Amino acid sequence: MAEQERPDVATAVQPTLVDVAVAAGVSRQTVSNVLHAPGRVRAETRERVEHFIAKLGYQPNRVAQDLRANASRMIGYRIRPLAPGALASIHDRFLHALAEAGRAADHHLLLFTADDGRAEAEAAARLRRSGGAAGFVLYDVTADDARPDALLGLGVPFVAFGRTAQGTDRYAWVDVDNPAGTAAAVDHLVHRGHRRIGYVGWPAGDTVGDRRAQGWQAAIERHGLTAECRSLDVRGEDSVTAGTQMAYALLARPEPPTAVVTATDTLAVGVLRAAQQWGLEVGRDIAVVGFDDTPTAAALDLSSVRQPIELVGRHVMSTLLDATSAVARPRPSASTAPSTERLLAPRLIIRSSSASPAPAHR
Amino acid sequence: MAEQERPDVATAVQPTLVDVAVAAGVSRQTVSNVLHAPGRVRAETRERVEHFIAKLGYQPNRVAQDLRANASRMIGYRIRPLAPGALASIHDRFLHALAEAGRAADHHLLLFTADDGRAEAEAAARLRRSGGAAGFVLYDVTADDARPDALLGLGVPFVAFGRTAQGTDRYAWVDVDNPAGTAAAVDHLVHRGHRRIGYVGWPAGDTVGDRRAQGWQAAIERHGLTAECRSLDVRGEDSVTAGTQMAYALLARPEPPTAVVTATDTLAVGVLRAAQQWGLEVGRDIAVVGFDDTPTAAALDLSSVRQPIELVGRHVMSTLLDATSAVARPRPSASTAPSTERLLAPRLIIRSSSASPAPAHR
DNA sequence: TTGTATGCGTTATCAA
DNA sequence: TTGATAACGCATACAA
Repeated sequence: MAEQERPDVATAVQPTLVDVAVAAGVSRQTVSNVLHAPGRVRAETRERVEHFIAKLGYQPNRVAQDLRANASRMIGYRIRPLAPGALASIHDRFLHALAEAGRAADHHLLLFTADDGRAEAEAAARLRRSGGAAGFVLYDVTADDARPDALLGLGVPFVAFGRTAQGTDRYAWVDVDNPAGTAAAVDHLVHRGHRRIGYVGWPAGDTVGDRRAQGWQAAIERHGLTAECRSLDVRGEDSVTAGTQMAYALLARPEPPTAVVTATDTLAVGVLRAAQQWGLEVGRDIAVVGFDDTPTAAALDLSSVRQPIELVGRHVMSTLLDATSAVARPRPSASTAPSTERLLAPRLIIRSSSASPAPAHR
Repeated sequence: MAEQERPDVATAVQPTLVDVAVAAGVSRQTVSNVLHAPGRVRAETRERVEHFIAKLGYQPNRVAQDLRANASRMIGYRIRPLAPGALASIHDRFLHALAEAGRAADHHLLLFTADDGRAEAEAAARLRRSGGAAGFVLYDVTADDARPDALLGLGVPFVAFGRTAQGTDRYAWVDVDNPAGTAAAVDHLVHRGHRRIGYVGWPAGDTVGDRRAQGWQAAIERHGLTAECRSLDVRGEDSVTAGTQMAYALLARPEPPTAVVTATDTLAVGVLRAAQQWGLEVGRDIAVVGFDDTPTAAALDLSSVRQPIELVGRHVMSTLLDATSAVARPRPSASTAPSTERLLAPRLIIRSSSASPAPAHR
């Protein structure tokens, strides 16, 4: 008998449980048992069935399984067009991390588009009601984000990456400890001998931006550098151009910073450009630390605070799977505790833009 | 009666056809008919049914529909971790374009991960056999890519973005006219008065890289600049560092180029860095044109050749939907012709890095 | 240890 | 114009 005889793929209709059953000369139930309760089946029978499962290349039909279980194994995710002006985001990494995290639990990401947060919530509710997705992941949840409340109101399961300013006890979220990131940047720079450490960030009002600014400020105070750095805090929009302009403003001060911490790599690139045009060599005359560790940072040898996105993805996914499977089949209450680790620490990646000791006091 | 009475979302079990039928006092078949063959239902009945559909917020269950139709409305897509070294790719844009394109046909993207092309093909076959996805999109198909043949052999429907060196008549693909892109860059530079136009690209062997090089070369010859530019063609890996080194090599020539066309934005960034460190002002002393129009290009005011990714996404998706739905239910042969437009023209985005006239002959 | 019966929500067929 | 029946592929409860 020909080993590993492959069915005619051209006209291949997927074999079903029944096909396997007929081939093995058993009832379809026995085949099902072989798959789900192998202990109940006599070894001999099991082997015969398994043989034909392999031979026919049988794969259980997910659609039928999901219908039967009344539970989709899809996690909905809204993919947005790239924000103009911003450099590469870390969005790619997050998406890959999520997909990878879902893999173990045999869940897949389902991508959908929506014009805004409101439409996103509505689309999610529709998708959920139609059984297309079991739950949703919200990316980049900001201070005044309306999506959590909207989904809460619609009874749609979700987990957020990021969090709103209010009501964070009402839904599940995972976030990165942003203050810790900028604080680590300051610590590093202080350790290198810097004392005038500027901050280039977003205007107040944005949660993430505010938290990053807080981290800088707290670390500055902790190191007793408040006086030196008080006036070195500038804010503007998140673009290279704005970063350049803000850096110019700082460099024009009578006592300019010898190091700059920025809220994003995009702003950091702006600072780099300003420094170059100002005649400063980055890494020697001035130190720069960005945030996000985008590919751009690596390419430009820019030190940057890296978010543990892969970890975030895993936490988000496991939290979500806990939530959705709890609905489907309530679990014993004292089960694997959902990870309470919801605030994840970033890590500073040191590159040449900040590796050298501080320049002599000018 | 309370208008728009919303069901208790907390314990909301999705209403089914039967729920609507009971509420409206008809059989479930009539409800189905209202949705799929409204003409067959008496107006009065139809309105009553529609009323309850709205009232109960009924949404047809996609899983059940798909099982019944034996056809998933999912398109599989392998998401990879970001290639190290490369700057932001245009991958985000492509993914969004695909998702958006699928929207109209009520199809969604299903993301999965795989360690390499081989694993990708296997995962796709599994997904297909299990009814999880109807077809697949292959991203970045290169010269010696094994995926098309693998999927062909497995009988898995797919459409490629990019194409192999051989056998492109055996599968459906959509590609960008890469030579046209670099040629447009050369045309633009010649028009600005440049005569020594260098090329910084990938080593031979990569389809995309070769095609971009071809476009540069052909345009150079067409403009009668072969003698001036013959030696200004350098190749290396796709990284900022390599770009910088190659640019140095060019600038060190006795007759250095006044303009440089690169195969990618990543390389262009390297060229920009080299130019700056060489003391040249980009846009004045030297012109640079990148490829891909990544966010980085926009941020750095770098001219770049933009691929019509959104269009690619639409073509890929419509081709794929044609193919898969043809399997599900063979269509009248003389239907909407599948778009034969498979080679799409890129567009040069001119920014300050190449906007100025060529510097006086040095 | 194995098999029979039932239902998940939908739609196509056909009969009333 | 409407409704009863069957079937998509699977898994569970239960019977043999």
